[in-house]
Amino acid sequence: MQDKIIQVYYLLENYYGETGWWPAESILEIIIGAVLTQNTSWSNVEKCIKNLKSNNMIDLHKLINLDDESLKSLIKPSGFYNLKAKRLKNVLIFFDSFCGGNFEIIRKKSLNDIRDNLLQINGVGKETADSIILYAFDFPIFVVDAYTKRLFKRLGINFSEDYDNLQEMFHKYLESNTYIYKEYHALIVNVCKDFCKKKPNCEFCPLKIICFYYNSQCWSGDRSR
DNA sequence: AGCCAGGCCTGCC
DNA sequence: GGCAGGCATGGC
Repeated sequence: MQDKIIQVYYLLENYYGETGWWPAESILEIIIGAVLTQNTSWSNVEKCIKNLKSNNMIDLHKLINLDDESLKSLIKPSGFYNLKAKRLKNVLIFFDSFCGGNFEIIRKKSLNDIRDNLLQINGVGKETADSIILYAFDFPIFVVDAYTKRLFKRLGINFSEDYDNLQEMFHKYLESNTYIYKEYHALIVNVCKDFCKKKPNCEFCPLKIICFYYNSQCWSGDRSR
């Protein structure tokens, strides 16, 4: 089990190289992106980020004070905009009260303190919380998502699809290292996206290489199990 | 045309 | 405590 987790990482790393994730220019942008990308393709989120930037709205207090209708129109391309406007404000208001908008203060707190607080926000689940903690604040916590579950299920090496169990598996078998956690999650997203694009008969699909190595069924790009 | 995307909450059971 | 159903846009 441990060998496989590590070998998959090195296979992907060798194929893709360094990803440099998360794609963003600031901590606040990462936080915004983490909320907007919930069940949404990143290309749609990019349009929103662009909207926000062109309106000079990547700013904690400006966003908090922005009226709901304006916020909704700016984040419309990401879908679920009524929900997400509310969720985004919940998150931003939390950070304003938690650190007064000074994100450096967050880095001095404990991972568990931040996580417990984030998970209490309506609109923040485990993946969103962990994405923010890992990518915005550089704490070592592994982010599990739909791709992670699907890939490792296909590779036949996850013992449970439960978020906590899967996360524990990575924590147990990888060294606790922010860089590796960031890159591994990004690599998983990359390989899953690539495979879906190139399905089903790309001979050089890296996922097929992985499937070959692990003698697992190759997945047909759907969400079947 | 229809399925899917880097979830999460609510309301039933 | 598990699980549909709802949320909504844009790309292929």
